[in-house]
Amino acid sequence: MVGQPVSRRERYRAETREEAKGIALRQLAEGGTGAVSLNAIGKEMGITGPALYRYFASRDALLTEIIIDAYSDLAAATEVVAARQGDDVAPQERLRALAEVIRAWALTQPHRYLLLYGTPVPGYVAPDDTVPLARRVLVPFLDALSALPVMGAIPGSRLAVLEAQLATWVRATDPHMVGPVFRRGLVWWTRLHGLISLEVEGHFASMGFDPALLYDTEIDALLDG
Amino acid sequence: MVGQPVSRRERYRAETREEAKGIALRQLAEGGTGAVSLNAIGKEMGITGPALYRYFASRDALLTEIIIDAYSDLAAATEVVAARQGDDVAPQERLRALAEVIRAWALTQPHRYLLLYGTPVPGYVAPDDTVPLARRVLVPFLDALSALPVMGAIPGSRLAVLEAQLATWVRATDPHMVGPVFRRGLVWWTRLHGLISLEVEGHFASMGFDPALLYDTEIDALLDG
DNA sequence: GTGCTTGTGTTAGAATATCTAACAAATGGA
DNA sequence: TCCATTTGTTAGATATTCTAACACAAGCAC
Repeated sequence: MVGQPVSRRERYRAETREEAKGIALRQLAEGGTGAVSLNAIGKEMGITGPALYRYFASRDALLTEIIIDAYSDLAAATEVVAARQGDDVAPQERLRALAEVIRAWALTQPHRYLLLYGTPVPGYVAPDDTVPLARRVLVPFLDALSALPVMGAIPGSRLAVLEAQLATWVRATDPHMVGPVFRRGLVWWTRLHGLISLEVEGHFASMGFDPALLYDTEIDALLDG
Repeated sequence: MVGQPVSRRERYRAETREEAKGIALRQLAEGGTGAVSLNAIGKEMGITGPALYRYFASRDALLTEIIIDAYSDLAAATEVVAARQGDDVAPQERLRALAEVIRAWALTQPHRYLLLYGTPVPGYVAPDDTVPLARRVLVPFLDALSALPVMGAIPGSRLAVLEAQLATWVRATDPHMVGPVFRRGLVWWTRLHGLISLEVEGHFASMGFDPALLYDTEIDALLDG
């Protein structure tokens, strides 16, 4: 975590960058990505607009940085939970805790969740760069899933084919990982994302049910399957 | 479908509106919502920017209209499938066909899908207005699910509570609908959306598996559960 | 046909945005 | 002390949305 010996200048620079990102985050929360404006940030910080271009190459660069920060923040949240729940805790409980922490994270900062998993705005982080970032969030899930008993797919079935596809790719990136586990990780990801995404976007609004309850029933289903 | 006797003027007006919306759709596909510009549309149509304000109250109004069109287009797609698959077709097959048509629709026009189910951009359609629109897409699913044997939830279980919550709300909007069916509709919605959303946003890129296969296995799981 | 109302387009302009270029000033090390 | 680097400034090109004021044309009543 400790970097190079930072000069006074570098410290000030880092501070200004952080302050700018903080304001940008607030703008994002208030009006979406479209509301993030280098000019307005500068004005709020007491400097002119173009001055900020010394700190961020462009508006897109700023947004890209915010996205990467969000990824690493979410990943850190899952890792904290994973660390707290040691190996003695049943994998089912670990998975449930992980799922809950992701939803909680998303609900407290919806705009940030949508920055990661909502509509990708052209010009920001290249899709290829997001895969490793997204993977980091998934890793604690995969660890817990590894501790679960694996039931083999029927040879020749759709599941088996899919797991074979995943196995070949997965072996290249992580030798310990196996197809079936990764497949289940994918399923967890897509199902939880579907729930969180629709809730955060307000699609459940005024439908008179408790999204947390739906979420929990789906976790149940994931653990049963 | 036939409206009032349209005057020559109204016809021209409708045509220009359609032309503008068509260009907006193309801009959307090319660069996301941010790339939709009344000025640019006007230029392309051979008129000045402000002239378009005779046809659309604002940029937001144009986008709102595009969103509503997309909803009704997607709903129409599901309704066509539902109509084609008569009551003699097994509900399982109808559900599968419905699921496939939604994914196909989303893949051929990702930007439009994300307009409906991606990050909501502030200023556009109010969340309350989207609920009935989204519901219309769901209705064919609910119809098919109704034809499926209902297995009761264990009294007092999470599922039972959730279904009770849904029943009260659902009774008000559609007397024929019951809690368990609607609950299953919700599950279908969230799971399919999670899959489609991540695929369309490119999160599966370079992961070396066939998204269609994953999609089909999840349909299998939905039909089994 | 004459003339009025309505609709449709124009230009001009205010406000805001990104981003570049040229210049000024402050900071920090040799 | 001097010089290079960093950080800030203003000015400007170009784009956006949207309003206001004005010109023209199309449609309808008489």
